[in-house]
Amino acid sequence: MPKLGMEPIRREALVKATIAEIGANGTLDVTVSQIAKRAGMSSALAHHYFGGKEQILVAAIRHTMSVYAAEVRGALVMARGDAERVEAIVRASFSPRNFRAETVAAWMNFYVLAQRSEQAGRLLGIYHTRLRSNLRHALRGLVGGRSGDVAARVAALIDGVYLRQSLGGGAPDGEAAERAVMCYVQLEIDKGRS
Amino acid sequence: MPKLGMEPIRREALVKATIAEIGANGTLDVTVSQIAKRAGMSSALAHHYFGGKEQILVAAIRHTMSVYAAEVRGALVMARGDAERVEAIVRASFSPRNFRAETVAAWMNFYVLAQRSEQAGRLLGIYHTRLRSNLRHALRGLVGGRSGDVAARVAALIDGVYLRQSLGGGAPDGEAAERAVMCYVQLEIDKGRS
DNA sequence: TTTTATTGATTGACGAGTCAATAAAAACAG
DNA sequence: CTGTTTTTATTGACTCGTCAATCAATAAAA
Repeated sequence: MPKLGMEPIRREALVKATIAEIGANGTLDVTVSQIAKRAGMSSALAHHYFGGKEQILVAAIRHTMSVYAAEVRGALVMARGDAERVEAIVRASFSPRNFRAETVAAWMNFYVLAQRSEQAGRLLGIYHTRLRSNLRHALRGLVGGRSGDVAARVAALIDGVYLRQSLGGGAPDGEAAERAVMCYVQLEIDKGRS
Repeated sequence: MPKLGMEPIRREALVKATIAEIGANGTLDVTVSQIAKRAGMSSALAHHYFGGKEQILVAAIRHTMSVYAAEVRGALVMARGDAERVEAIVRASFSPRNFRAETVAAWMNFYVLAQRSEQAGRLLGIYHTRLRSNLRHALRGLVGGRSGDVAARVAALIDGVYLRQSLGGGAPDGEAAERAVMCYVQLEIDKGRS
């Protein structure tokens, strides 16, 4: 009973199932069958639509990143002034949708995948560049010439908090994480003033 | 031609080969055969001495951590005063021996392993606790009651720098990394003074 | 009848762990 | 000291399971 136009639906289901499965198992060693089962189809169909396992994983990274990017954009349009822009970027990183045990676990695994997959590395690289560029831009008015360095450190701090969260096991506390990072940002801003 | 007392030699060779292999391949998906081959023996012997793959991996984590811990201790005994103690801890994290592409890659993979292996998780947890405790102790005299929070942030920043290094691909610059982290520490210290 | 959707069955490769066999050192017996 | 036994070191060959990828077959739209 083939209903037409299934392709986009199946693809989306597979991508979501992939993230869920990686998050649940805490590893990239998820089989195509597991993913397909979670998405409610046969593994053969997954191969049919994606061609291979790596392409499914890459699609999952792309999806995770695009969700994050959308959140950042959304928060940025609401921001008035540079300080709020920085806060918007940081907040997006720790929003309930992104800063969630499952997503954090998947994210860490993507970093590992990036070490051997050309495509995954490129994608993560784009995320890094964009995050730093966004931060640097917003920080320029607040810390002046140090904006590049500060942006790098803030970005590293955000990633570090993710890393620590992935270990902690406990339920993620996005607000606390956001506060910690913003606390550091404030320090840098104050330094410029004094 | 069995020379006696091979066990410790073989174990050490296997542990080192494991780290090298993980670093070279950028993944935990290294076969016991690969590791054994790099260590110059058969895979059967690796199983003989370690019992299983996970135990080899755990031993590799333990080794990496003990090298790091030794470095921290060494730097700490030389330190005069709290400020130097903090610097010693940070410097140890980015010393040439630890902050090296191969080791960084292995470290990232250990974090991922920790998500599914009971033992690996416990070991990484110990590293976390110790790092924070060391930092907190040294920071107490410098930032007073905020030492707990500051220690957490410094620790996260260190991990974040590692994470970013693992992606960057380029040769690690330990001095720059150390400077970046110490720069933040200085900010926190100054805050207390003003 | 061509295209799209879908799967069960199969293939082929690979890898963890086991085992039996070989060899040399050490321990022990007389 | 010799001869035998035990212990330690070591590996090639093998088993068993898993998994990515393929294929042939089925069925419903167009």
